[in-house]
Amino acid sequence: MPSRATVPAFRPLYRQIQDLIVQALADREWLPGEMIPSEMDLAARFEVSQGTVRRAIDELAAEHLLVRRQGKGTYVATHADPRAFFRFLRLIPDDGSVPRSRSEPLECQSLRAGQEVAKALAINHGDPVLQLRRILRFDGEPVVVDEIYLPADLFPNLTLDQLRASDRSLYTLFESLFGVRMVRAEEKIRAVAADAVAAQVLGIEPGTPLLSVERTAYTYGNRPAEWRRGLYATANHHYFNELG
Amino acid sequence: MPSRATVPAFRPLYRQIQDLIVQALADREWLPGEMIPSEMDLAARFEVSQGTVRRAIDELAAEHLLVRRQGKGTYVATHADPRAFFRFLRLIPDDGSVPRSRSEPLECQSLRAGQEVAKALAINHGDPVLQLRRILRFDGEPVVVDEIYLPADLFPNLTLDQLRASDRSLYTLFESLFGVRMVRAEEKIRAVAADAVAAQVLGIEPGTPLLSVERTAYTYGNRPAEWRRGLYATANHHYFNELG
DNA sequence: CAGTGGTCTAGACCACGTG
DNA sequence: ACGTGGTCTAGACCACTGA
Repeated sequence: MPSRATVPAFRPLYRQIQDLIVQALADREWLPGEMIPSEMDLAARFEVSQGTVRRAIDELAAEHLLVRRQGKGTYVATHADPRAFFRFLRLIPDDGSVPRSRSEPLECQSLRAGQEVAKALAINHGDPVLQLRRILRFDGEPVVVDEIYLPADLFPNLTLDQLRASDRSLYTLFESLFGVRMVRAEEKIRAVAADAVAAQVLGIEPGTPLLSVERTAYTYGNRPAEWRRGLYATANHHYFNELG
Repeated sequence: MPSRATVPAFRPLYRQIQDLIVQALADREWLPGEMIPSEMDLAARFEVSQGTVRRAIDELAAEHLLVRRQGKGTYVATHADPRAFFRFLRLIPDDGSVPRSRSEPLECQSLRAGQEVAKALAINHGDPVLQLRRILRFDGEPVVVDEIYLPADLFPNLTLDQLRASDRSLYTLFESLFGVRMVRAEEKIRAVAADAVAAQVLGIEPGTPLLSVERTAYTYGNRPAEWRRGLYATANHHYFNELG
């Protein structure tokens, strides 16, 4: 008679199947964009009923790890899907238009994690990290300047040239070059005044109010794999959020 | 043979049941906090299997319209539940503490909807609305000043005294006094400089960067029932958001 | 047409809360 | 002990896609 009050004494089968599928994803058994085996095949493989596999996949699809397509199959989600882009960048033009966005990398250097970065990435103070700086433009107009920190071991030999050569989103690049897929993120938002550097880069007056958006992004298994601070110009754009 | 290409030609049973349950909620058949009939009872009432009712309830629980409690029953969600509070107010102290929040109503007047308010509330220009102004304090410190617009027909005879008499959240008040339950909301966030009024109310310097948070809140059936603009002081607090 | 996911049912059994 | 929601199964049939 166990006396563990806090630990859920019981783990449903479909959650165990869910874990096995996530493990297979983390092990790159199926790559982003690829189709995974049918529900029947997975049921046979895990020796459970199709309904149990179905429930596991349902939850993973709700978390955007998988994508169901009726009549075709179930696919590994990918940032190459344009819908994924706006799930992570919530800045949109006030007029409702859909901008052509373009990332302009400025810098990519190796350095050691400071206190703040180490804590956010759950690594040790002094561990090697990559620092990127980049501008994001909407239809040519600079709207965001980002400072991005990555744990170096997950992104071996990432160079400024690689970043410049890509016309896709950063997360798409991380996914295809390093197999690191960002699955969810948390953001802390504040209002700050533009400093001289940000003002120059964004083409605004120093002191202009900007959104400061600090983000920690997580890959499979809730492992933090990126920390960034963005400064968003909100003269003609706004951060959109849905409260469910 | 219908030729509607855009309309989903097929509406699953569980969605129809879902609609019937939402209708019953909108009709106040079961009030916030009350228990609804068991799955078996509902299955008998709608003449479907228990599994179909279950699926309908699952989705409504995911949307926070209902709350399941194993071993007890299924309940109508209510803003009286403290968890609901932080679903709609995403501002939290930087130090992670849980503040004692208190709403301080300043003003409550009837007026006519201007263009912006009318559009947000999906009513006509010139229709009667209520305007509230209030300060929100965390542990006594002013952190938010809000300007709130309500369609007058949904909130008959709301007075400043009623607002002042309550120590609960606004949405809890709306729910208990008028049976209007806010179900979801959309927010547009910008960085702005504090004007003289906001600076005075929040006890900060004019020109200090603030978050401008414009919210449209919806009740059952996606009907807009509130529009507000809040100015959030983010010196010691931040807006927290989770990107799924 | 075959193969995939999507719906619906019926029944057995488990976990939880309350008497 | 009872009633609630939660899990798991098996099977039938529907809807969608693409060859």
